[in-house]
Amino acid sequence: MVKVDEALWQRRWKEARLFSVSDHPPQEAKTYYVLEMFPYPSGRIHMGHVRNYTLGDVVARYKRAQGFTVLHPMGWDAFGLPAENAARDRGVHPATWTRENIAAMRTELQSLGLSIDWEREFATCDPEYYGRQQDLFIDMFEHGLVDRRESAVNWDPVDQTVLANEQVIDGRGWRSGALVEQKRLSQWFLRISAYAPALLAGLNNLPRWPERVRLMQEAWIGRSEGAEIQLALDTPIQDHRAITIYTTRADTLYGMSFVALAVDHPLSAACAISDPAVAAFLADCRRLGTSEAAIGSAEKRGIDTGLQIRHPLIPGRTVPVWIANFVLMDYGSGAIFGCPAHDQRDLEFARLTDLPVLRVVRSDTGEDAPIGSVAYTGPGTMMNSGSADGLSSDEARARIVDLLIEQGIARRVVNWRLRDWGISRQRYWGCPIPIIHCTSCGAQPVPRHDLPVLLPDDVSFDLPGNPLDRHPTWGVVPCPRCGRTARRETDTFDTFVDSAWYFARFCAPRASQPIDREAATRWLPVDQYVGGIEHAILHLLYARFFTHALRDLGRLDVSEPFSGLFTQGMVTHETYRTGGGQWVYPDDVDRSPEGARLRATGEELQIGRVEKMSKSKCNVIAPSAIISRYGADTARWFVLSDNPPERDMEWTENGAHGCSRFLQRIVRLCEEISGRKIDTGSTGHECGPVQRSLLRAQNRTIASVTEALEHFAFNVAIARIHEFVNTLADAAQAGEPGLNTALHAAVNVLCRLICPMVPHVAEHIHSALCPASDRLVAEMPWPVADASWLIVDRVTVAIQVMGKLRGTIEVPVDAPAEIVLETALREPTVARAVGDRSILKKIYVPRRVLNLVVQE
RNA sequence: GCGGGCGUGGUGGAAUGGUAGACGCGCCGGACUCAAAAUCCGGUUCUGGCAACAGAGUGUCGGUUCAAGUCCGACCGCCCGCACCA
Repeated sequence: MVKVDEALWQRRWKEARLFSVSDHPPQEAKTYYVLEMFPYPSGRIHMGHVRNYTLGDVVARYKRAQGFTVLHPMGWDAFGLPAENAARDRGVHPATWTRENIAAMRTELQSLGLSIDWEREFATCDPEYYGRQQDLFIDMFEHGLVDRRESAVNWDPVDQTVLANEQVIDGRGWRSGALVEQKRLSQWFLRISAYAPALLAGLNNLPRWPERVRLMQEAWIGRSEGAEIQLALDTPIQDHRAITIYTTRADTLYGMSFVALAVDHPLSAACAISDPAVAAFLADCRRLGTSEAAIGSAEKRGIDTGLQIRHPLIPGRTVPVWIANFVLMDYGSGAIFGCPAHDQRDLEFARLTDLPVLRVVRSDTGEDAPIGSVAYTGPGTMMNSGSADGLSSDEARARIVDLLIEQGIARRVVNWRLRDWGISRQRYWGCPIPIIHCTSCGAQPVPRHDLPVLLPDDVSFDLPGNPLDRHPTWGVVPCPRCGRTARRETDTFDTFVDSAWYFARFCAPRASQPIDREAATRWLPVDQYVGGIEHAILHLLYARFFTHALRDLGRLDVSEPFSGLFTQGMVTHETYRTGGGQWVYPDDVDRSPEGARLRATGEELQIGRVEKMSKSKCNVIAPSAIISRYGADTARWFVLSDNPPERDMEWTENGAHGCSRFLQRIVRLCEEISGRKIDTGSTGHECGPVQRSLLRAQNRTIASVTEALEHFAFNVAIARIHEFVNTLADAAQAGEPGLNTALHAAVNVLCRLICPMVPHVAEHIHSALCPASDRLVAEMPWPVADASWLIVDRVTVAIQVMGKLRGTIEVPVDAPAEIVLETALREPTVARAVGDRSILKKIYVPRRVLNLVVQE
């Protein structure tokens, strides 16, 4: 086995500072910014990292070979809960734990041979970073983008912290998996909702994003056009004279059979004062809370308040007001009107409570029967709707809203589903929120000359909750305005804030300002961002928001952070269990086509589903083990070659082994060729057939690999390289004058083509080919195909009879149709298929196919 | 329920509407070896046939076309996202 000295080449690249770029590249340089989502420093890299960073590295190396000045940085998303858990469980300080993990992971990442500018590295827990984040926050504070308010929050009882809506998945905390509870707390918010229109519109400027990510964000932002209508109460209660409802279906107003209030609606509370049954109902709903409601399909429940509103279009008609558990307080106005015939939810509620169901829209197919158990939600023609009868539902919607506007009881509004971003976390290991609370002056931002607000080191984790709260002195500071004793904010930022602007900091990581505007303008937006689909909403939306906001604050000149986005699939592996149900690591398994056995005991194992690699199922393969056994290039080659990168890939021992074998084969073949003498002085002879076909293959490969890399089709690029190596190996068997020169040239091209994928192997074979050269493949230009070798003189044409393949013939490329037909008919299988039937039609697609249509 | 995506050999997958299964993995056979590993050569969609060849074949059914894995319609299955958003 040939050993490629990967560390040697990594050293050479580093010494040559090949991957270092300036914050301010010269004007004439073509720049390209490649970024992969930076990792959380858990201590070890996993296969997902290998895939992620290899994909990005291929792009970075490819673009560099094409003459771009490539920015390809790396850093650490270093704040977060696991560090505190380690502190609590093992008594290590979060900072120590994090620094040690970073050091270990950096070593592992560097062993992959990534073309990263390590001089730009930073961690979000560096005061140089988070202090500048505080600076940006104060900018936002001063521009009204920060808000403090008491709100019902999602409380994670395990992590003892507040979660954003986005961080609650199926009613559970995204990290702990614990059922989320409702709590009321004073929280800091970033007003992302103010940017809802811009964030929605901006999606149209992101053609190089996956369609589905844009759709997910669009749905999350959730624009809705409708109307707010004031419905007058028949009898005012306390100060309430009317109920404001929000609707997108004003056309169905004639079918209204109830109004429903959210449990938390102020009017609900007003009713509860005089009505014990309502009070009990409200208490009941609150007790269930969202936690339980979110788990499954909570039953629809409601209670009649006894209140009535006057129908705005039908004089004398009143409609009952209910309180219902399915009405959301924080969307629209917290109250709705119900038209059961044309809304499924309203229908279910009406059936439950025996409220009337009146059809007011006839479907376009003329259906006007009474509604059963399925509401009709489509468009149609109005019926049972007074003066609106006969109008289309679209016309009626506009007409009715106009009418109500004239009456002064309605206005058109646009509603958004996107809520403000709650960023307060009751944790220690995060960026302190730079605010001072003064009993007389209120919440004051920390003066900029006092930044950064550093985390204190002397904290303890032996009690639950936030250690910053318990610190004896850290929180005590003078009020920046009046000088009296005040208290620091002890909450820290959600760590998604840290990752919302790191890509901008990378442009000039040592700048005194948070963002060097000139450098950022030069490099941003990121040309190619690579990461997991799991960040489709959270991280990517926050980063977009920050970029829009920072532009408005004069910190940036771009609106969108990432012009190209690629979302890679997961790395999966088979799972194994013992008869007792214990998960077993693949390392401890002997796997054969017959089945799997525990290596230590020979016990037969159950082979489970192929699942995402995870420690809990033990189906993980440590990249370090693969690298030390086969080398980084084998790992890189495998994650690229297995399948298209956007899909989930399955890691298999066989696959990795096969990749290693192929790389070995390349090395052996190229070393053998390199050892041959170049035939000097015999240049006069004609280029033989072997050389010609080699040259054709070589140039075709350059063209097809280039094309594949442009489209992220790395598996196809690798298939083309396989084909080329097969051709090269065949050619090396032949004997022909001048062949060795051609073989050498082919190896030279090969090492440049594989360099983005397997850079160490590329350098190794190049150094064997040109031992005297001190040039590195990593700094060599991308090969360009010689167009003259892409031209073929003869082509294989498929011959079809009645669309069925009957044979293939070889003809000159420019052969006229008649010649092709003649040649085709001389082919026995074609002649037999045609028989004595006459040819009605001939379709000749030059260079590809001839289809003969014959009489039946 | 709504939105999006995907169904191709034993397997991962390839294929601007123009020779389906490139390339790899696995498997089978052979060479080398005392043997194993490594390496090399050959075969490998299914059915029939010694073969030449013929028939079938890209989830199912239908359509457009000289020609459909690819385009259109309906259905089945799987995956992902969202979901009382009024």
